[in-house]
Amino acid sequence: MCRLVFVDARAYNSTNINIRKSMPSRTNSNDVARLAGVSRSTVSRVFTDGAYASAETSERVMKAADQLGYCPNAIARSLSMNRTSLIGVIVGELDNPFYADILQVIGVKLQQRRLASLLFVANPSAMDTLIPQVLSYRVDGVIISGATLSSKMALRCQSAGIPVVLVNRYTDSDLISSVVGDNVDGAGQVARLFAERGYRRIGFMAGLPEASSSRDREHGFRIKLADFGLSVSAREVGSFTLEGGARAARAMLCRPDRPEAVFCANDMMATATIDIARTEFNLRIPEDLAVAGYDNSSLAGMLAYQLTSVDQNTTLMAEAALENLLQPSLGAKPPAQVVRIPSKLVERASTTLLAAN
Amino acid sequence: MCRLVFVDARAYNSTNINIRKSMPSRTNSNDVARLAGVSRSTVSRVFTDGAYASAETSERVMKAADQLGYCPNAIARSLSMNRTSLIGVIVGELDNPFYADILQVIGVKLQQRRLASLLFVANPSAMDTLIPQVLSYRVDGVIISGATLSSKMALRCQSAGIPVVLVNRYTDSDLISSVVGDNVDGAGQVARLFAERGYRRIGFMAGLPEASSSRDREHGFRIKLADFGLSVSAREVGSFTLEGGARAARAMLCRPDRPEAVFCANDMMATATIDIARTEFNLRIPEDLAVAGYDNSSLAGMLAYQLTSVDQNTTLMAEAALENLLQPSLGAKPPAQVVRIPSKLVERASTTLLAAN
DNA sequence: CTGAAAGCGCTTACAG
DNA sequence: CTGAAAGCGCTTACAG
Repeated sequence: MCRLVFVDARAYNSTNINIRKSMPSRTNSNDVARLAGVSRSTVSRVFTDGAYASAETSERVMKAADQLGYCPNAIARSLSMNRTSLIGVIVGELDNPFYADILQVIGVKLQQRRLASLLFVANPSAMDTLIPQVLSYRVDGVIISGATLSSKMALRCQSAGIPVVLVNRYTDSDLISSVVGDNVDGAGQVARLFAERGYRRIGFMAGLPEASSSRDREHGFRIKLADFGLSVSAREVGSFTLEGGARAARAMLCRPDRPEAVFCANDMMATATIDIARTEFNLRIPEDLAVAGYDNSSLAGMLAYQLTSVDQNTTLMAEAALENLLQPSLGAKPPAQVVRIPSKLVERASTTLLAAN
Repeated sequence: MCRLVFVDARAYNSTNINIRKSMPSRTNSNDVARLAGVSRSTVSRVFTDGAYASAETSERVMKAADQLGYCPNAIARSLSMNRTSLIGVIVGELDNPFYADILQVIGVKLQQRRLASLLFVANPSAMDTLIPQVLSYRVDGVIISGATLSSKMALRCQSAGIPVVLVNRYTDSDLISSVVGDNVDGAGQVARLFAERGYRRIGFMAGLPEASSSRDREHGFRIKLADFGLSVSAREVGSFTLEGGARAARAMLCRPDRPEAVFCANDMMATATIDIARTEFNLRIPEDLAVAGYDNSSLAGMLAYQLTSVDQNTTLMAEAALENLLQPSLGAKPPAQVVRIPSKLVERASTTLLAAN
């Protein structure tokens, strides 16, 4: 009887009471210190990379830690060190494989540097509501990736003293660093290709008018075309999406002077254009219509599209972003800079008649 | 002279020393309290949802906070409350649009509940190295999404008292909750479709043999086929990837008794199969080969594929995962459970001859 | 409704 | 090389 009650009480304790409150507060450095017969300071030193601790003390502490399943509390460490090792990563448009890729690379690179990513999936319109949350976690830096995200977040973080870097986008404000592909040059390579292939009637499909990437691609495309004595004869806005691209493609392809070649400001619009051209206009790609995209995302490589596209080198972009963010601020805060990553045209069958075909 | 030195010292301070050290330590509740003429306790209460504070005190505090740009320190709050409002989100395979979508939905849902996502992009083979990091941040819960991720992470977190939920995968251990689509039923719907369309030679392309999703889909497919007196006449393993799917498709399509219809355990393998069938075997889809996939990811909807696929309802899956994770643990810790979300076949032209065609 | 005080789990000069 | 002590910025019973 007595035993039964005792067992009940234990069960009660370990569920109702402990579960939310005491459970998460696991063993701490005190427990380890006691078991190892040292002070908390020493435990802390053993778990700190460059700190002094004799080999045998270290070993004793480690053994005790193992035994207790001790795992240092990064939250407490963050508070104490005034550094969280947390990087805010803000992305929109995860449905665009290019941004999914960027996020993946950034995540991996951060982990390699033992930093953790605090992810915020931004609804472009509601992005600014995230600002207090990002700020409150005292992240050591912020990476904002997405063509259409507001720049208010960047400015607020910056003025709160948090390093910020924009990826694939820049702002008018010269306070904010960013890493972008060389959109002008990349688009120029497409223009050159079109010119060399002998296309005369040329279309351009813009993304979002407010996106620097779209504007730069259009600019680079036009000036290089001009070098060859060519110009854009049809222009539509496709908003960087599949649906927008499809609409824009319809508008472009039903014109009497239908283009022979279209350059779309990203791959999603380019694949949509190919789809519409084939299914609604019965056009062959590239014989009746050549299409080029931008990003060289996973879509471009699919055999059903074989899309000529400009590769942005997401790995390099991510690396440059981290470097910019984490550069030891020696002396004065370095001025904001725009890092431009070279882009490279990748030719596929959507613009080129392959011998094998 | 004296002034010059003084100025130099200030400049020195505000760059070399302060930049990393003092900058991030922004105004705190003490500053606000002083300006508002109240105690830190009161400031804290004003910023706590259900806490007592008179209207006028509240207003005074808020005004002071605004003036100073005060933003409560979530790290300090976490330490003090023994709760971080951080949810560890572990994903692999972000190159699969289905998982990118899952991540997006989870991110948005977490934000709605004022939780932040601590993201870890897992290299399946190196996943276990993340365990200490996840544990150290004292996350309030962990969501693991990915067919191929090790279950060690889940077990370690669970035994550390952190609620865990697996998405799109379950383990043999009945300690761990998970949310999965109804793979058996979903695959059964594909079997029924194939049977009704009159296909006799039927292929199945597995994902990874160790993934519960792949096994369940195969199982559900086979038993429903059997109901119709049919069976799988060709089986290959495509590892859930484009490349693996392409290899498996080649193996399957060069057989003398080439299948009339293939069910692939995910969309990526299915699109690869369509690509290979068309380009290397000159087959028409669906006249010469019907193909169905699983996930109904963004790939399935692309016009170049028009892939019949089983929709997993990522929104519902994400909601169920959060609910399971965050359910108030009333009384005893609820036993681990497997939540099964209904799946729905979406027919497209890859299996159906449309009238318009 | 409000304040003083203790505590969350670390780190880090400062002595020794 | 190691320990005692103060501090990081909050929250929260406990009095009042």
